[in-house]
This record gives sequence, C-alpha cells and structure tokens, in this order.
Amino acid sequence: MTQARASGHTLTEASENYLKAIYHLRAASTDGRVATSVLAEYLAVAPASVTGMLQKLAAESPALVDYAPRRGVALSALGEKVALEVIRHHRLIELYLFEALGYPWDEVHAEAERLEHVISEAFEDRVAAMLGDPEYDPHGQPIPRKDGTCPEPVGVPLSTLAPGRSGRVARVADDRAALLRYLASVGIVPGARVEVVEQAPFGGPMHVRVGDDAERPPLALGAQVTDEVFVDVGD
Amino acid sequence: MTQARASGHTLTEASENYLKAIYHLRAASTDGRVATSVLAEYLAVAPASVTGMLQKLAAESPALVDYAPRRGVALSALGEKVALEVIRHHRLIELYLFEALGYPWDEVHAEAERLEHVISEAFEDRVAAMLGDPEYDPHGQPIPRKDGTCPEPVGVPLSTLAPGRSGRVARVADDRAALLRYLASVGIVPGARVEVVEQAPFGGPMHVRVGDDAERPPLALGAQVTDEVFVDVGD
DNA sequence: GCCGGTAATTAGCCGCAACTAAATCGCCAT
DNA sequence: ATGGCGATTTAGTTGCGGCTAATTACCGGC
Repeated sequence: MTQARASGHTLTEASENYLKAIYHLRAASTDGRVATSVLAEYLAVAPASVTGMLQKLAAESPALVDYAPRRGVALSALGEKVALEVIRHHRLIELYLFEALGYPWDEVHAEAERLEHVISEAFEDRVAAMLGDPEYDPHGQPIPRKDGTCPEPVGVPLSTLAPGRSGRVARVADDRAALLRYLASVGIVPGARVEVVEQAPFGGPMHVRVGDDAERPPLALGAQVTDEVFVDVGD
Repeated sequence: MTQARASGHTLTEASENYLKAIYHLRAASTDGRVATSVLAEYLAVAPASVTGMLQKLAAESPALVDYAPRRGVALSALGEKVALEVIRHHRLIELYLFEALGYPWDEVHAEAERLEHVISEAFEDRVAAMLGDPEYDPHGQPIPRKDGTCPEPVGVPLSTLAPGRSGRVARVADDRAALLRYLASVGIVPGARVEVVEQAPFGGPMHVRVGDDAERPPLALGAQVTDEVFVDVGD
C-alpha cells in the first residue's frame, strides 16, 4: 500500500524502508553516502535489487535522495525528514505497545516494523498525546519530533569504556529480537548499572558487571554486543 | 505483505479482502454463492480482475473457496473461518480505536481496514483482553470470537418496521464513512430511540422520529439508509 | 600503463494483482 | 430452435519489487 506522508510525499512501503535504511546506515559512513552493497546486506535483498530500487526512487523522487551510479546514495534534507517521520511512527508504536499493551521488550520491534507503514497521521498524533509526547522509546532510542528534529541519542558505546569505568545503560540497538532477548536475560536494559571490569585485547571479550550485586560474576561480552549498548557514564 | 492466520493459512492482503467480501456479500444471496460482478462492484475492481483472483485463490487454496466458472464463488467452512478471523481483527481494532484512542465513529473503519491485515495474533489477544472480550463493535456489529463462532447480529432493518413501531438502534452498517457521518449528525447511533411515523409508498421516504424529543420534526430517510440501520423493536 | 579483482550495473526474468479489449457462454425470448 | 444480450472469462499488458546471470567500471598493485 502506498502512503502519503506529512511531508506531502506518497511512497510505497518498500521506498519508506529504503529511506529508513539509508538514514540508519549513513551514521556509520564518513561522507553521508551509503553503498548499494551495504544497503543490500542491511535489507537482506540482492545488490541488483537495490540498484533498481534506487534508480526508480531517484527518478521519481529526486527531492528525496541523491543517487549517483557507483557512488552510492545520500539523503537530501527532505529525504531525511521523511525517514524521520517513518522512524517516529516506528518508535512511537514500540513505546505504545510496550506501555499500553504490555508487550515484552523484544517483540515490539517486529510488530512496529509492519504497523509503521499503515497508521495514519491521526493515529500517530493520538498515540503521541496519550504517551505524553515522549522523547525516547523502550530501548532508549530517541523519537523524532513532528517538526523533523530529533532528541539527542544519549550515551557512548559500551565498547569505548575503559576498565574500571561504569555507568547506566542509556539505550540499546532495537532491531534484533534475539539480541534484545539476550540483553534482557542478562539484565542489560535501559537504566541498569554496568561496570567494565576488564577488556581482553585484540577484539577479545569485555568483562562487565551488571546490576548492583557485586557478588555476581562479570559477563563476557563480544564486540557485537558492546558496540550496540550505549552507556551514560558517571561512575 | 502476506500474513499467517490462526487457521494455518498464509494469505496475501488481497486474498483476505476477497474472503471478507465474499462473506459479507453472501448474506444477500440465496444459495450462498456470490457472482463475480457483485464482488467486482463491492471491491471496486474490474470484473476480469475478480475472475483472475478467484482462479488463483481456488487453485492455491481449494480448501477455502468453491469457485466454478460462471457460477460464482462460495466459502467453505474453513474459508468462512478465515474471513471471520479477518473481521474479528477489523472490529476489535474499530472498537479499540474508538474506546482507547478516542477516534470519532466515522473514522475507525478506514484505519481498521488497513490495520486488520498487519496485526499479529498477540496484538489481537492483548487488545481483546484490554477491552474485556467485547461482543460488539462501536457500530453494533458482532465481533467474531476466536473459536470461529459469532455473536448474533441483533435487530431488524429499520425499513421493515411498520408506521407506529419504535425501538432502539442496535447496529448500523460500518463501511461508508459518509453514511456514518450523516447518521451521527442526525443522532442515529447505537442505543438511540427511533420511531417510524410514516412510510411513503413505492420506495418513497420513511419518516422517522429520532430521540426522545417529541417536538423534533421527523426525518425523511431513503431506503439506502433504512436498509442499513437495524433496530431492536420493543414498545 | 596495464591487469586483476571487487563492487556495481545491466539485462532479462518471475509472481502478484490490477487493467483493457476481445471472445465466449448461457439463458431468455421470440 | 435460434438469435441476441448481458455476464463472464480469456488474452495480453502494466507497474512493483524482487531474483539470477552476465557485464562493466573502478581501484590498487605491479
């Protein structure tokens, strides 16, 4: 189904997902451009599919993306706004499912992934009002505002903390249910206290104490985890 | 997006809509079969599209529909069960939007039409529980139960009432926003009192008094309205 | 300056669900 | 019994968003 966004654009669900993906991936890029192969990997589609989709998107909505063959794709200011609208939907829905419907932490993402494309502006507004115009979702991720601005993402990656440093979990990546279930099972949820005990060299595990119980043995976490958990440092 | 239903079937959104449409239209049919042209009209697609879709549906899911060329289509018991699952989603969502999110009466249908195809079993269950396993939606339409049974639709068409009879509005057709807005504007909502004053002959208007105010002049309603409003007779 | 490998694009295809135009079926009336 | 008409189906096309296989462009190394 195709959906009219507040910014006045009418996009297919697939196009919205591409914009969202570009937005997320561009953070890890130096120049704001995202390679087709990276996008293909992230969206779990063939590279050729991405090329085709970007060509169509660039032809039909040149105001949203800047695509140049073999140079990847970048979002325009307007494209970023549309991506933020979709992400706003996603995170509002996540928080709503969590708060109002009592969904478990690790299930909200999958449901929101489908709902984000079909809810109306009115639905968005009512949910936002009901939740008191929240700034952060259940994983601690910032919820973009209606005006296109976005609250600051808080925290630094756990992987950057030196041994001995500690803090509170500010946010965790929200897009892998298995990771979320694991994090929840070991107590790594927003607000939880973490302390770095030791960092093994050469990409080895980081040993982290979770919670206030000094008796509990530290956990050994790989980089895949410590890069996705963000911490507010403050001993 | 294709969706797995509780009955174990995986259907496209379009297929779900066809099953739902057949279910609704079959009531007005003597033998339970629905003509392709009727389906085409209802779904606002070309007759040839319906033929094509029914052929595919019958080929891929023979357990759901009984389609014979030039003889229309009927639902099997299982097909009816799947249709009822979709309608359950639809009406639960309508009631939820109305009760929990304060949606106006005439807007719930359009939003539910999109949401019904994408919510999970878990969402359905939580919403149903939150609403206290309701039996009727905001328009008075029965909400099918999880087990595939359905509460009795209550009331008789207003058009069948003789002058002098009165009763309370039990339910109204829910699928045309303009009609719903009109009905709401004249006070014809579930629970409202209506009294037939006069029925003009030869398909002429029915004059109906709405509400308890005997001073208010009666409304003149056409058959398009009086066939879609159902009344609990009493008094 | 060329050579090779990797990334990206092109070319051609598929399934879905719609469409139009043309053929055909069935039935009713003559 | 047959002619015609309306309902239905067939045939062929479209746009979307994927796919694979084959080709091309770029980049670093020699």
